[in-house]
Parts: sequence; C-alpha cells; structure tokens
Amino acid sequence: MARRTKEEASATRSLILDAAERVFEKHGVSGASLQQIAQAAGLTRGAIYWHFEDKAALFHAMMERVQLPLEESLQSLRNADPGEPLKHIRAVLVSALRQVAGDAQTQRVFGIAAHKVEYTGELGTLRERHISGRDACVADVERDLRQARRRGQIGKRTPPRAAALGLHALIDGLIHNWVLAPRGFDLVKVGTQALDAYLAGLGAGLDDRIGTHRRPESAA
Amino acid sequence: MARRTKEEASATRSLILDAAERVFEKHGVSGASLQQIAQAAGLTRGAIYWHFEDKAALFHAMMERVQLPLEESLQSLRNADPGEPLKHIRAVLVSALRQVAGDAQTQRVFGIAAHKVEYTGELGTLRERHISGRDACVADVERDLRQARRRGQIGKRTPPRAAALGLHALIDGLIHNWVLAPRGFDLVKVGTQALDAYLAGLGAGLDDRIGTHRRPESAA
DNA sequence: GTATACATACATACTTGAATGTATGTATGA
DNA sequence: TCATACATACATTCAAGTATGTATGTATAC
Repeated sequence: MARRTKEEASATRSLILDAAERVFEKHGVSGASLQQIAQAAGLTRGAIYWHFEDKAALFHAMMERVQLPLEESLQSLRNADPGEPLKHIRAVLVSALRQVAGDAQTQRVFGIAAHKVEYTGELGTLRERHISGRDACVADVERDLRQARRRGQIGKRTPPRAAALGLHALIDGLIHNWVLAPRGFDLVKVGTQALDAYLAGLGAGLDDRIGTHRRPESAA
Repeated sequence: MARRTKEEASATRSLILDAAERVFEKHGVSGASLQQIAQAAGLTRGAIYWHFEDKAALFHAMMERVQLPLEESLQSLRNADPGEPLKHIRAVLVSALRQVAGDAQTQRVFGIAAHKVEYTGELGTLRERHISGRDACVADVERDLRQARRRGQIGKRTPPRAAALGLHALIDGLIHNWVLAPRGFDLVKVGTQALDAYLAGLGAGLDDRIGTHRRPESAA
C-alpha cells in the first residue's frame, strides 16, 4: 500500500521472520516457497524481496535472530568462574540446555536447523559456520579441561580433546534428539544427569581404575 | 535401449542408487533432480521411474541399503554377552562407530541423512522411523543398564533411562559431528574414549555420594 | 506552514526456467 | 509374441527473479 515508518518496517521484517519460522518448520527450507511465507505473514513476495535478498538470506537472518542472544549469554558466562573450570563448563552447558528447552522460538529454529534444512549449495556457508562454531566451542571446553587437569580435578585417562569432543557431542546429540520429539524426555533434567555422569567419569580417572572406592572431588 | 536380463536390471537399479548417493550428497535430496541422478548413472529418467515410484521411494531404498546390514550386525551382537551388560553395550556402540567410520557408503548415506535431507512432507515417514528406531535402541540400552544396576556394576545416582538417553545422544552426536567433517577427528578412537569416560561416570556412582555436594540441580 | 521532490515500503504483473509426471516408442530376452 | 527394461517426447505446474506501479513518509525550499 504505502510507505510505513521505520518502526513499522522493522515490525514487518519481524513478521516475515516469524512467518518464515512457521513455514520452514512445516515444509522444510527448500520445500517452502516465498509465496507461502509472504501469505503466512499477510504480505506479498514484494515485501520479502525488499527486506531480504533471497531465501538464503532470509534463512540466515532467522538463524542469527536466535544465535546472537545465545552466544551472548554463553559469552557472559565465559568471563565468570575463573577458578572452577569444571563448574564453569557445567554451568555453560546447562544454561544452553535451558535456553533451548525454555524458549519456544529457539526450539523451533533449532529444530529447523537440525532436521529441516539441507546444508548444501547456497546454505553451504552455514555448514562452515556450524563447523567453525563447533570447533571454537570444543576448543574452549578443551582449554578448561586442561586447566582442570593441571589442578588435579580430573584424571589423565581421557585426553582433553577427546573429552571435549565427547562433551560437545553429548550436548549436541541431546538437543538434536530432543527437538526431534520434545515430549520424549525432559531436556534439562536428563541432560544434566547425563552431563554429570560424564563429568564424573572424567573425574573417576583420578583413581586410574574403575570401581575402587575413592572420593574424586576435593572439598569446597 | 533394450531389455536386459534380470541380473543386469538389478545392476541398473544399484547404479541408480549409487548415483543417487553421490548427487544427494552434493546437492541435497530436494535440491537434486532425477535428471541429474539419471545422468550421473549414465541413464535417463525413464530408468529411474521404472525402478522407483518417485524421489522419495528412491531415497528410502537408498537408506535401507545401508540400514539393513547395520541393524543385522547390531542384532547379532544383542544375542551375545548374556552376563556382561556393560561390556555388551560397549561392544555394540563401538561396533556401530566402526561401521560408520569404516564403510564409505555408510558414511555417505549417514551424512545425507544427517545434513542433506529435510524431514518433512513425503519424507516425514522417515522422521517417525528415526524416532521409533531411537526409542527401541534406548530401550535396549536402558534394559541392560537396569541389569547392570541390579548386579551392582553401576551406581544408582543416574536413572537408567537418563543414562541410556545420554548414551545414545553421545554416540549419535559423535556420528553427526563426524560426518559433518570426517577429517576433524578419529571417530572410533575419540568415540571409544568418550564412551569409556561416560561409562566410568555411571560406575563412579557406586560411591553413592561424592565429596561435598548432593544434587545441585533438579526440578522441571 | 505549505508545496514539492525524493526515498521508502511495499504490491502487482510478467518472464523464464526447470522439474515432475506421464504417455508413448522400442528393442530384447524368455 | 509378449512382458520387460528402458529411452524419448510432451504437457503441466510452479517458484524464482525482476520490472514496474503506487502510496506514503520525510526532508528541503520558500
């Protein structure tokens, strides 16, 4: 119809992103047409082409809308807990689980990114970003684990890099499986229990053997 | 051109499936056209439509070609090791890692199933199969874990269901991340180390209490 | 303060290409 | 000769991209 004020235009942009989430979730990214998204937003394709270059750009914007707050919260946690690397790791990962389980939008978008998009062609960029993001995350965890090892908080049986990769795989796998069927289990509860078991296993290496009776944790 | 013998027709079918793997891997399932697949196989679309009803059927056939042998090998392991549930679990999971890491075809198809297909619409059936397959696997592991718990081989801190879900998530996450970038790490080596750490963590619960703190987190 | 010009924020219409499905042709083996 | 195992040809659909229309906000001149 007509030109809107900047706030209204920004609202329209959000409308499009909201609609894209719903349509992507239902039909998949490549299965969704811009026509469907526009209609779901109560607009026409013209509006989408004004705000986004094409479907790939729209998808990237949708991802960033949930990735940015997530990365920020993780970043803020990174600066805390300077002396307790294991507690730090645990806090960061549990907070990630909470974020996914608690926020419906994060949950939807993670579900799309996990099972409703093909990482190829135009979206191949996303694959690279995913990999580099994972590597950064794993490197962070590995650094903390090395520190914990130097402080004698975990054993030396599991190499830090393998431990970090496993930790990431555990959380990643939990989230993947949970968004596939959210009612299947309690993500935060089960995730925390599994995470604690894993971390206990790293600590159990202090004994160098399984099943012997020692207390793997130091006093507070 | 002409009619072949039954063996030749079966070979043609395999050719199509091989070509589908390559094209699906490169362009994604929805991004790949039957024309591309036919050309990659040195045939025309007519051949594909003769052997398969449509692209979805072709995809299902491609999945079954690797799933069947995998399920068979896991099934054969299920009957062994009646008295050692933990060793049984470990053997099954490590064998799964080996299968994925060792067989290029399994690896390709897992990569496609993980990152190159959208579980929606016609392929939605696959999502259900995936979920039920996971549930069956988790149920199996949970049963073994209960048995191990009764025999005092693991502690009581982690509920068997949570432990089983975590175990599945760990292996699933490892495979997912590995097929995303196979050269990133050694799947069998890292996977075995992470798995052992996790299992050791379940065993560490034998102490029933750790040093200072009791359950630091919980609630839904 | 009002008139004008321009940029913005969309809607509409058109073109193009590509993939699907199907119908038909054809050569061969049993 | 007849069903099989394909190849070929055709019709339909549909989404992407693009060009253009249009109405309104906003700045500037006076």
